[in-house]
Amino acid sequence: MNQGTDLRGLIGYQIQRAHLVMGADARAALAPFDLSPAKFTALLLIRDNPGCDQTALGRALSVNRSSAMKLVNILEERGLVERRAGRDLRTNALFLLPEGEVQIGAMIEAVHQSDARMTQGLSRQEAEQLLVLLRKISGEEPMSDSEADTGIA
Amino acid sequence: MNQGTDLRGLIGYQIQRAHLVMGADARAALAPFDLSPAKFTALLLIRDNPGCDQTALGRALSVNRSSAMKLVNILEERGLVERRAGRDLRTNALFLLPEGEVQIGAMIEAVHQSDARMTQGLSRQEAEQLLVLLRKISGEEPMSDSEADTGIA
DNA sequence: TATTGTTATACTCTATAACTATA
DNA sequence: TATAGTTATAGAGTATAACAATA
Repeated sequence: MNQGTDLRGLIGYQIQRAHLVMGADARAALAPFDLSPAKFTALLLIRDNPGCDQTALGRALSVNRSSAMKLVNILEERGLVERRAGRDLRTNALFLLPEGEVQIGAMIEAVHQSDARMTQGLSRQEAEQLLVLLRKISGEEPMSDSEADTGIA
Repeated sequence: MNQGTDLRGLIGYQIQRAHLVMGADARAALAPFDLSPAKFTALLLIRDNPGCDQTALGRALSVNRSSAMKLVNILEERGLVERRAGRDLRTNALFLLPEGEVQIGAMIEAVHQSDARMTQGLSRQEAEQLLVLLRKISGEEPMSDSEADTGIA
């Protein structure tokens, strides 16, 4: 199937394709833990930002409050994270539970192995360069929440 | 929100984030045409592979026959593409219609402008290097169809 | 038997809108 | 008024499983 120069030269198209193949492999790597890549990312963000609230988590994941809730619900049902009282009575503070700490090590290992496998055609310098270029596109900080959820109810 | 080294160092994670921001911009660029990025890609593939069948189109897009059908249905409803008799009585041959040719030029222009806008932080050399590295990850040819649809019924 | 198109159905992910409690 | 969480509902996108026609 001929992709044509209009597609081949689009960085967005190549990113979409790379995302497809890498996402599929990461999903397979996480299948034994019954977690999607997005839920794994949420778990890691909670571990690295203990006490964060759901809105901040959603902002980091570029999903709105409602979607963040569903993620946290599942992680909580699995006994991986916990909602505690937050800084005021409206907010939850999220924490990784011991069971989450036990499992997250193996998850990280599996995902990093997947990442290495999918980029094995790249030299170490190329992989490092790719990280730098990708971070330039997405910026170092997550997308603003205002585009996903204005908070206007 | 602290991303942590376990996430920051994952190429798959950075690709996911870049895909998110670039996909959103491309979607906005295509909004005046009421087409998603995937449907635009399908349209371009049909233009550049006149007479291709739906299964081949799906393979190039990494979706199965059923999903490819829905894409073609919408493009056909819009009067952009046409199903003609294929090489045997089972297959459809897909062709871009004059109305599709009229519209596709402006679509390509909009998407390329979006692509340039989202990568304006990159030098020309960096953009070229990024294309090369991304193609190394996804390979030059689309993912095998056998993983999306075995054809076993 | 295998393949193409097709249809019906279901699942995942995410958004929108509204509500409650709190600030 | 504004914000955090919550809930119900809806939409997009895709997969699975089956079927008919054809190879």
